[in-house]
Amino acid sequence: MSLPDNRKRARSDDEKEARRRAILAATRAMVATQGLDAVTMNAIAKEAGVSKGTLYLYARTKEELLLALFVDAMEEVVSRIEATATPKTLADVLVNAPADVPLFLPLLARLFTVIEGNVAEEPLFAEKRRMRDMGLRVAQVISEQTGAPLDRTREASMVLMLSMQGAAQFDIAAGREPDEVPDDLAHMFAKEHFRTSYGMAVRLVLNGLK
Amino acid sequence: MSLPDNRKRARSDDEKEARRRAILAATRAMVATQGLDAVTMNAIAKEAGVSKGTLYLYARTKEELLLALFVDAMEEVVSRIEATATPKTLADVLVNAPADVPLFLPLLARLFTVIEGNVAEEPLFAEKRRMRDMGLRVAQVISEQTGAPLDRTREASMVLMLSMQGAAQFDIAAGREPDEVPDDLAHMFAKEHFRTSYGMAVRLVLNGLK
DNA sequence: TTTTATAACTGACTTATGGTCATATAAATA
DNA sequence: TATTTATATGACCATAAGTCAGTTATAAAA
Repeated sequence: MSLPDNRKRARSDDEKEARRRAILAATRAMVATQGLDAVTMNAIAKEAGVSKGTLYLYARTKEELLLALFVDAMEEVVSRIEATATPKTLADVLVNAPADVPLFLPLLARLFTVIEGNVAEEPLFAEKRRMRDMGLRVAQVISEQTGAPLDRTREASMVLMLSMQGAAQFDIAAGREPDEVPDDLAHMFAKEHFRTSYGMAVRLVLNGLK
Repeated sequence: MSLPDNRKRARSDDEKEARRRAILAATRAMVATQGLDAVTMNAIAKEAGVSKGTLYLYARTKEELLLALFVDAMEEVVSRIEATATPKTLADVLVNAPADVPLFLPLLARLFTVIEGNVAEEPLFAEKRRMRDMGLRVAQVISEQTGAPLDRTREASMVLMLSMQGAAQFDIAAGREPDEVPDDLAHMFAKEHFRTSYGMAVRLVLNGLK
């Protein structure tokens, strides 16, 4: 994952890529343990075993690291959907994959408002293309498993992304867990909000394809 | 809106409420002109004609001000829906009200990830109750205009809130307007994203009530 | 092998901003 | 008018993102 012990600097492209991966791995670990909002560049640098300045050789902003992390997580989500979907399990797979891949939901929830707003155009556009392509792959899976034509499942895939965004937001609220939620508000902070609400959207959309 | 000229301090409850409203008005003006992310407490204090310390006598955090602003905007959205919905216009009204009320969408997009995370429990719970009640009022309107029973329109209202959240996120991306969006990505940064995508959700949900 | 050139790396520093608190004072009350 | 109270102030603090002049590992040249 990181550089060989006898080397302190990444000179070749391979070594640079290795260092980049090490930095992303450190970021991922920090986000997983501390939560997205608590992660600082100083902490990431320490965890990755490099100086803060080095981080900025591999990413222009903190959010560029988070965006890379999100795209990786989304890749994992889409791969799982492709690998496990069958006509019978499609709905479940569409709900479970995003809910189960670590960090996917919290990163998705902050994608537009926090992350993308602080990423330079060049990496932003590159990652947006990857996202668009992954959306298409999901449309492809839905088409294959339901028999619906691709132009209709592309629309379905878009609506699903919309609902997923909303459901990810509600999931954040659920994760807050304030010390003393009044009974009459308990349902607004309930756990598993994502599966419940996104599950409704998935069934609605898949039904519409019939 | 603010205190009488011959008074420099708010002592009575009425005067305190007037000062609070003045601070909120200043905040609203700053957000409207500069955008949510550019607004600072120093700037709000200057605009409101008070010192920064005074802001913290009326709100515990910056986000508490933003939350109050959001609830006000939501109140305006719901009032418009109640005032103008008819069986024929219901779908349009549901889409236009949130799109037309200033600041509603950008505040909604940041509600869970940015705003609520930095608001003390006491004001958070109070505002959550107001939100819940407004959701019920929307369910009531939908029930009256479609004839569907209230328990079904309550569910519909929840799904709509979910989609609205997602659509508000996409609208943020649309507002970015980077200097040079490549042609193949133009649709991901297109304007009016909210009306388009949320409109689809509204029609889907209202159809499901028939 | 030694010298030179290159660019990866460092971390103290700068800047920006949310939030605090000792002090001053407006205004109600005695 | 004198006293009390609590509103208002703004210099100050803490934190964290991002910068850059200087250092040095490593490759290439001599």
